[in-house]
Amino acid sequence: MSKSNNVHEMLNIMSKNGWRITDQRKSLAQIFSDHPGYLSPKDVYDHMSEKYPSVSFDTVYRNLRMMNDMGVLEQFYFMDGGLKFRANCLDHHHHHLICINCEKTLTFDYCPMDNGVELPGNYKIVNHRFEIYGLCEDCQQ
Amino acid sequence: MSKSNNVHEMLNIMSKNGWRITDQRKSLAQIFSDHPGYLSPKDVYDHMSEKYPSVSFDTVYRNLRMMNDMGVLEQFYFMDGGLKFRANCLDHHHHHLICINCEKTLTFDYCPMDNGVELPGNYKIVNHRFEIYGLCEDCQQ
DNA sequence: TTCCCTGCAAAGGGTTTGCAGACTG
DNA sequence: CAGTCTGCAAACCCTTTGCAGGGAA
Repeated sequence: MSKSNNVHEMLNIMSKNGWRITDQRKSLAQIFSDHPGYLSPKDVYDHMSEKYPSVSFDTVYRNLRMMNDMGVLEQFYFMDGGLKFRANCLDHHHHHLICINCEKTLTFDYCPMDNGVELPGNYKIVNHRFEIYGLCEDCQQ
Repeated sequence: MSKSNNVHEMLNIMSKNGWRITDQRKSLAQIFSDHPGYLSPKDVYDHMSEKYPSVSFDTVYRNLRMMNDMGVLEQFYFMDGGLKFRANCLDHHHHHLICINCEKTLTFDYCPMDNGVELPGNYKIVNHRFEIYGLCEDCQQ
């Protein structure tokens, strides 16, 4: 459960899927391991720039998309439509409690689908989305 | 509860907020009254074009934003980040059941926030989002 | 060495803004 | 008639794509 373990796990998954482990990809894994909350492509680019001043946006985008496709990251459109990514929790279903100021997130296990939602119509349920937005303790001051 | 009533109501709100009632705005109200589901700006533009072949995208966007700001419409970013609008239900809190194929929506009154969610941390809850995606009866075939 | 990956550049889609003329109230 | 609204055009932001050189396996 240590941070370096997370990085290692992410790289492992990439490697097992046939992707090459480049320095940039190591850095990406490190960034998401260091920042447990959601990051926008711009955030990621900024962090990457510290180590690789000449990194390009397209590389960031390409890798983010790839990491999302293989399940290393979890992508997410916020209420304002902005795209963000975070390290994916691989082992269980959960939802998010998100600070609208600093965007720090907590996960929680309660799922409304398990608790007696009654739905109109004869829809075949495929997916659902449940997020709670608020101010974290630090941001309430 | 008739359709023309809805149009009238929407125009009324706009008028009371000091906005002028132009032909294009009448058409917009009519379009949303005729289409109870979610419409993208492009959808709206296409419908507008039928009556006003020279309508421009910026007029559509400006009015959609304005109608959203004053509560006539309800705006919404879908799971894929796409922006959509629909006529706002002004009288009660509800959530949506959305067909992932035709995007027809049903509303339902169950709200997870009323049903014993237990949250970690000391967040001050501001907002929440709960949507269920599925296939409607027509689209299951 | 092979093929993937990167960075550059440019294109693309969706949305917003500045402006002059047209229309509402 | 005054002030807003529209349409045009261009700008803007975010994201994707094509390509040639550089790096991983």
